[in-house]
Amino acid sequence: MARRKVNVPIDVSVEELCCSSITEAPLAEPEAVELGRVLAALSDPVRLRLLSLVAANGEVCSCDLEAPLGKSQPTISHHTKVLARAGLLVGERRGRWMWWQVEPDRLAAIRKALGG
Amino acid sequence: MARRKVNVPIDVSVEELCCSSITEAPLAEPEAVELGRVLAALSDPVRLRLLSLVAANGEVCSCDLEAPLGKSQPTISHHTKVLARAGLLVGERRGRWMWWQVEPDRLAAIRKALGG
DNA sequence: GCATAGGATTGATGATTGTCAATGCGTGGT
DNA sequence: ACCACGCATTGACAATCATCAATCCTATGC
Repeated sequence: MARRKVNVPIDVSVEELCCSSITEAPLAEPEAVELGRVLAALSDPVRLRLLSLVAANGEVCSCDLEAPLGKSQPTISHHTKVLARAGLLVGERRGRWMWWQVEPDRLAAIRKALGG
Repeated sequence: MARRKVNVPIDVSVEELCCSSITEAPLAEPEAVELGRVLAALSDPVRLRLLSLVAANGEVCSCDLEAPLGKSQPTISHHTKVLARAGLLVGERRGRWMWWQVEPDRLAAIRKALGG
């Protein structure tokens, strides 16, 4: 059975997110842009529900997301791509199916950037 | 000296944000919409820098935001309104000036909703 | 090789958004 | 009463985005 890791280019570097906190010091422009991109990925209701579905199940196939989210296949593909580019999801292709997992470190980095 | 509390209608109820975590159980549609709205308010670089400016200084006048953010007065007014409607900023009018403070509880609620 | 199935990509469309010029609205000082 | 100042609102415009139909790509099974 073919099992291939899919490397999605991540838009936001982890380093930018991990060390600064909004509440401590005034945010510089580049960091604000990068944090804004990740938060934009999280600001859509469909993507939030998608992410929580994957988190709750540990691992979910793309084909099992259309029904609970009530969206078409291209739309699901679009949203998983956005979340992956934001570093929030990691995808792995197994045969014909695409399996998704959450990247817990990324969520933790966001919480930290938000003053956690 | 006139000192008037300005009540900005908040779009997102605190109750919706405080108790559920994305990583625990699948997010329901209404909660996803409300959390999405708050995160959308945070997803703009100018608003992130504005919020961190207010947080760092404790209290900031609208007139002192245009220069460091490099935006026009109507744009600053627009962004403070968005942040206030999301419950992240609280404004107080003193004479001709508008003073802003952060609502730390709201940021904490977001972090909790994000799995904190 | 050929057919099939799942996912990605493209193109198009309607909706939302960030920005600023112009204007309106209160407040404070003269 | 008047003017000046700070902020809010309106209108307009360009850019971005969510969505889906149609199509392409790739892996599996026969």
